[in-house]
Amino acid sequence: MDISPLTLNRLGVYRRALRELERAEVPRVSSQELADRFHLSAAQIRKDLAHFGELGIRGVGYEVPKLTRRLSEILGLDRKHRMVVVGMGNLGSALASYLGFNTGSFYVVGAVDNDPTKVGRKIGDFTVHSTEELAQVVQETGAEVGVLTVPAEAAQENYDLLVQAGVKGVLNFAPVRIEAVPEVPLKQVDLRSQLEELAFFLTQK
Amino acid sequence: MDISPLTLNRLGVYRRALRELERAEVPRVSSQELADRFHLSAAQIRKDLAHFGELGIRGVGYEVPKLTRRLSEILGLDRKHRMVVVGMGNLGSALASYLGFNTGSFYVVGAVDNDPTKVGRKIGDFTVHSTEELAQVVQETGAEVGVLTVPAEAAQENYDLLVQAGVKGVLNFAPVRIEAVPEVPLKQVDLRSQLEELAFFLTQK
DNA sequence: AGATGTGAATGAGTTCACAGCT
DNA sequence: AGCTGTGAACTCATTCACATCT
Repeated sequence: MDISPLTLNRLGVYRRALRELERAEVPRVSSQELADRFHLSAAQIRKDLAHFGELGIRGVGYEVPKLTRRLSEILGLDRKHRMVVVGMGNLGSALASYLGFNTGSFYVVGAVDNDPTKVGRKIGDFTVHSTEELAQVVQETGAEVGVLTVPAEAAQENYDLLVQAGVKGVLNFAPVRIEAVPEVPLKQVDLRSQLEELAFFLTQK
Repeated sequence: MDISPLTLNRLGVYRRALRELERAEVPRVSSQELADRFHLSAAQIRKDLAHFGELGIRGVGYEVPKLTRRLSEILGLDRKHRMVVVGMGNLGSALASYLGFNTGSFYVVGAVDNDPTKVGRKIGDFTVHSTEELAQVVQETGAEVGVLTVPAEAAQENYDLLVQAGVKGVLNFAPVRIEAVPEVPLKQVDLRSQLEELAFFLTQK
């Protein structure tokens, strides 16, 4: 299935909006209502959804619970995803607990660090292992996603290790561009570039 | 100055690339060389830079240190930016230390939380204050940027408080869309949507 | 009657290709 | 001679508007 990153991102937005309506027990919604309530575009909602077949009912709209489930399926959020955190510095540790509390589809099942003083430490309900044991940790826990919270200069090398260890996707917090292989997609959480863009506006006025 | 978010984002990329060249003491670079070395587009580099006047020398290229400085100026990264962190939970505390270590243009000068058990705690070289004192903290520290690391449901209300307190921009880590006023631009660091997009690819194969 | 799904029109962003400068 | 700066061509994305279906 070929689907633009922009559309993909919006599907997540729609899903969140729909979940909110679902909690409010709204049974049906038209693209127009959805657009009005969440500052979206009705035409775009319809076009985005049309990629996945006829999801709505003409003359009526979309059934909220049904569409929510379908979007979760499409996005792969209808099942749990196990993550392993690489790099247990400040950010890594925080993230490990933060993501641990998360009730969403993602949860942390393991962590590694190459600093021997950190190995063996217990965070939540898993123990920090040595980076050498990464492949083993991935295998034993069945982790699909690697979370990179190592310093910038170690990011590429640890991405490569995660690929070798067999994860299927990587979320990178290190502020560097990583050379990714197509089989293991990489997503960037870019604190730094967001701050830089803010800085631009700070100086504007 | 009107400049698209996409261009703005790329300016940051160019700046990073140029800083790398600067460290390597490369005196001049052509858009083509820059593009080849950092997987960019030469035409796009030229077009992006052309927004800000004639920054290069025809027949020669761009002077690395000069262009780096100019980009820093444009992005507002030639001066320090003080930040105040709102919400000292797991993520907030981690971020406060993490950003504290950061040698970039941004540094944390204060923090608030509405949990009385957290108030008074010392993190790095500042103390956690009560959210009621936010305006005072912003004023005393001269913070320009608010960092929101509160739970989703409290994000909007704390954004509003930051606006009242007088910050000029907000970086939000809470996984919700905030209604922002144009005078106080908002940037999102969206862990969740990045994970969701990863999830899509995990299911693809 | 009313909202979806969709080709057609418009708009935004990127790439091409070359005139113009050093 | 060579690389920038830039209009023109093109590609990708969004919006419009309406035929189609319930």
